[in-house]
Amino acid sequence: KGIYTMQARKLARIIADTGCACGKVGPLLERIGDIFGIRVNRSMSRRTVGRAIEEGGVAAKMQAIYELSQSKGVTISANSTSNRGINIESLHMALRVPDYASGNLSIDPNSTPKVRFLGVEKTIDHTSAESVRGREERVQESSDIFNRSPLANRLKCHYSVQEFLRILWGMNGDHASTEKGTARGLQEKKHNASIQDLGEEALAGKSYMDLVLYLAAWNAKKVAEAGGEAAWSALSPAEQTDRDAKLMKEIVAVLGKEAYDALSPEDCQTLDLFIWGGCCMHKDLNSFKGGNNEMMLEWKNLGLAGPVLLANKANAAILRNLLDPSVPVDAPLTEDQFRAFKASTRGGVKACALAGAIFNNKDDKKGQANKHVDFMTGKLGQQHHRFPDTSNTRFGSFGDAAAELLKYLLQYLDIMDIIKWSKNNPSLTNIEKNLLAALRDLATLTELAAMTIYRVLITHPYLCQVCGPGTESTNLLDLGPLHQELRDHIQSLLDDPELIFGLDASYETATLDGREWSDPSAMEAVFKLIPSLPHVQEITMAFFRGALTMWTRFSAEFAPGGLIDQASATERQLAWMPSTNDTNEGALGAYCVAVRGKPSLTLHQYNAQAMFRRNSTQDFMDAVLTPEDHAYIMREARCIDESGEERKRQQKIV
DNA sequence: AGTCCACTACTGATCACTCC
DNA sequence: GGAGTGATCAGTAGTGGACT
Repeated sequence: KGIYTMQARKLARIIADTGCACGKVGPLLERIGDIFGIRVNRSMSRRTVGRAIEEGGVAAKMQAIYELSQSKGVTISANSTSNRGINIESLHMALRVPDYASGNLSIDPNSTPKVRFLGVEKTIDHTSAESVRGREERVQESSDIFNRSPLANRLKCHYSVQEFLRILWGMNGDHASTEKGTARGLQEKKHNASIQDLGEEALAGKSYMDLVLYLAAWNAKKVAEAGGEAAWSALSPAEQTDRDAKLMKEIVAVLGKEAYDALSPEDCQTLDLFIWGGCCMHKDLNSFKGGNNEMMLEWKNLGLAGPVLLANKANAAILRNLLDPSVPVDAPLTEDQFRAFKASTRGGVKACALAGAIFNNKDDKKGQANKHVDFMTGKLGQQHHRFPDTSNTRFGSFGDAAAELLKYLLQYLDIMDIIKWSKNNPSLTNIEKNLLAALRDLATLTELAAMTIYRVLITHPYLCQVCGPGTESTNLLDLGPLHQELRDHIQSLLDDPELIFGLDASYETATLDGREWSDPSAMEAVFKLIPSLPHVQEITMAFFRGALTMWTRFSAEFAPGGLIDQASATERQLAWMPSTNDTNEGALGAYCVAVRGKPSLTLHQYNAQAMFRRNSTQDFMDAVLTPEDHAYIMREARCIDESGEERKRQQKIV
């Protein structure tokens, strides 16, 4: 229809998708044509490319609803963060989808569900009520686009939030309380939707005569409420329809409630099934934090001074806070707390944070990152990696850092010297002085050893099973046994520390999975160090003890008799959810990176592009859409482009 | 990057004209 | 005279320049 063919639009989207600025796509196409000896007779403008991307977004929304309408079960996951003072929330859903490439559009019930990106959204605040509303709204909006499309027409399908709730079996995310609140909110919505379904069913199931009588009774009530026949007729027609509609809703609700109460408890449970699962990465992170807490307290229990104090004058307030053991250890780890966690003023974690700040600072101008890599590469005779990044919430990085420091302890002591003498005025900054002091402190080294042991024995094997390569199809709901095994294993180590510290300690009995140490040289370094560390056993055991407490708390959803434990195999299949919340963390990160590069990028442009890319929308378009759908998409995109969406959104937030 | 708006290609309707 | 063809025109959709 248009001047540019579907092919051209597709090409434009693909090129823009790789990161090419909209305005450069046209010239780029011309040059590519040039090289291949094709004369491209016109150059696509920036606006047109932008619209092509917008079309990708519209198609992605249609795809999301199309897939939902074909699917029997879906779970959603979300995460939020703030970017420049504005809350943003990313949303994904996991469901089984057709394999578009094969050309067969039916869904294989045994296939691994795909995680689909539903975009990032600015939210006014992150209360759970707001989240629930936002999620409904997003489904509603996409449904509208879908319902108006020729595709929906062909499929004779009209999608609604109600239908979405019907197949929504669960939610997963980090362990923040708002997330859990949101889950409860959605569960309630789902319950209400089921009641409505049942009510409508009951209404439709009544025989004609019953129906007439039944409605007549209600009708009488309606008229009575209005104040009698005369009063009713006196109402305006609009008011009458309004009341009729309300009455209808009430009837359905009552019938639904009746039908629901008549169901067997098992049926009720199936109907209301809504499973919440926590992100395994967060479980692990929390366990690490719990271990660290317990470890820090243990010095006092032993009547010892503990690791050398690494004073930071700027942090007096946080310092006070952290030395106070009454700070709740069991609270889920928020970003603020994570910062506080890193701001511990002594011990292994602090040493790792300092080393991270020196050797891998995010700010290129600060720190000694390049010197570090060069030095280590030279010393060890092979390319060395950067120091583990302890400056963000990437998980496990503290364990990595501890292992790294112990493995190359001598080299790290050396490098501090080099740093000192490489300056015009040979001296160490406060932070460098602190790290050096920490590395010479036996108590700090003891903590580093405990962290390394925990990492190699527990964290690494655990993470391999929940998010390593080959676990893409892992269903979080099937991980109950793993967590049980993990707790049992830690308990057995606590019962018998000889498994780690005994002369015949071996990975076969020490690690969670009984496999070779994931980092043999780190363990070698630890074992070499152990004889010189008098309290290493107590401290390590304290770490494991603290971690166990956290594991118990943070794997509560798997408890015997709980929803996950009780769910049937089919239900678990339906409520499939990924074992970690990485996709959301990643989506938020990707968004922050994108806006850093293009500050004026708007959300819906970003979403259009990101959804299109992540959900393989092009495959969907190729497989399912017809020319009339494409025309529809162009029109819709056109409307969005011209509607001033962004302006409205900004106004709403202000 | 978004918004507005002018320009232009396309579409469908209508009607005149031509040919069988 | 009716079917087919071409011209014309209005309305719509697509495009991109100018401005913010």
